[in-house]
Amino acid sequence: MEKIWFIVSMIPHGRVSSYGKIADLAGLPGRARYVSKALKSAPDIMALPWYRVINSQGRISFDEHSQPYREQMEHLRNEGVVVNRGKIRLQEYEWQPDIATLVLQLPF
DNA sequence: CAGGTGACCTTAA
DNA sequence: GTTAAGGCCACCT
Repeated sequence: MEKIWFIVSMIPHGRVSSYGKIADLAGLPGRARYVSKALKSAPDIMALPWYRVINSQGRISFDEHSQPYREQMEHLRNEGVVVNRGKIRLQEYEWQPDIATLVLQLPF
């Protein structure tokens, strides 16, 4: 799970990524659910920009009437990310990682 | 062993 | 633009 946490920590301020993309980057294609699990069990969630991870449809994956949902939306808006009707335009905010640079920073 | 459950994804309507 | 179904996998009953 360290790998997941590390990659999530690399998402820049004001950008977002998806569970599936993070899984791919971690070399675990098809394991989006594992990413959500990794976030849920992060030892120090406050140290991670967990709120920059959304689903592939550009939506926050918590129930829209829940507290976590409002919290995530607030964090994103604080970073300048526009959330319209619970949706985020991936075309504008999706993180485009430079794979080469990312690999060089991997602590494993 | 047989279901059920998720902070999910892709595809096909 | 939507939604629904099937796929997915680690865990828990």
